Amino acid sequence: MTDLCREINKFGKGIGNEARYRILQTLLKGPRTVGEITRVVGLSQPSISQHLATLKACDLVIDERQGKEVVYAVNAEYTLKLLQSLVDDMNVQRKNGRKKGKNIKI
Amino acid sequence: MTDLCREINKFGKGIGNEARYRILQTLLKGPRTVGEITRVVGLSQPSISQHLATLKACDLVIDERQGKEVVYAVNAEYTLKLLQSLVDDMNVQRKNGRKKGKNIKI
DNA sequence: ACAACATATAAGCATATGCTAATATGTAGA
DNA sequence: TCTACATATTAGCATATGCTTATATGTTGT
Repeated sequence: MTDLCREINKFGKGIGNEARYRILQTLLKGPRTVGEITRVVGLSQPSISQHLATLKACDLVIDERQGKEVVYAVNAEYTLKLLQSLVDDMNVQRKNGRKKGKNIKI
Repeated sequence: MTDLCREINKFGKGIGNEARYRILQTLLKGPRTVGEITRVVGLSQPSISQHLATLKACDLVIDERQGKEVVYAVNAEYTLKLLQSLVDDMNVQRKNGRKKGKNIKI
């Protein structure tokens, strides 16, 4: 498995869950504290913290303590680069290797 | 949750699993029969069939029976469109809504 | 219709995931 | 240092996921 594969796989694990996807949607509007995210998403604080830890492990978000609060933000550079790689990869692959006699309309 | 959210979430569920990601990688090289995928990915035939069903439910692949065999292919139009939407979405959101006093280097 | 092959589906089980409740850690102000 | 607040971590439990084995369905050729 290439590095990109692994990255994309992590990415998938990250967003392949409704709660985490909602957190990311929230963060796309701008950085938010855990409390803010908790209120918006509507799960318990521990649950949100756990999801944030997962998202962080997937490199989809970054965090920074500001006083008592911790602010999270989408790791935009990383995520965009990753998605772009995937798009490019798909575009390239699509132009090559079609097996004889197995073409189906794609 | 918007339609795009739901779609991306499905997408994430689809690729957020190693076996399914390897199947997709295989299919990116061109359409393949279940037997071919099974040999390449190295899981049991039933397990592969189950994963293919999941991928199909996520709209990430399409299939077509050809005689005794069933050929699967990446649903490239759909997937590319989806990824592009996400990239666009992220690019747009990134330029807007930063909350005052909460900016962190992203 | 029957045999051989390709794929799909179902049942059973082990592991992973995600929630809640309780508790620990970290930070700021009195 | 004590208190209040914000977040993280842990334990326990219920559900979801993914594998294997066994079986069913679909297709072709005889």
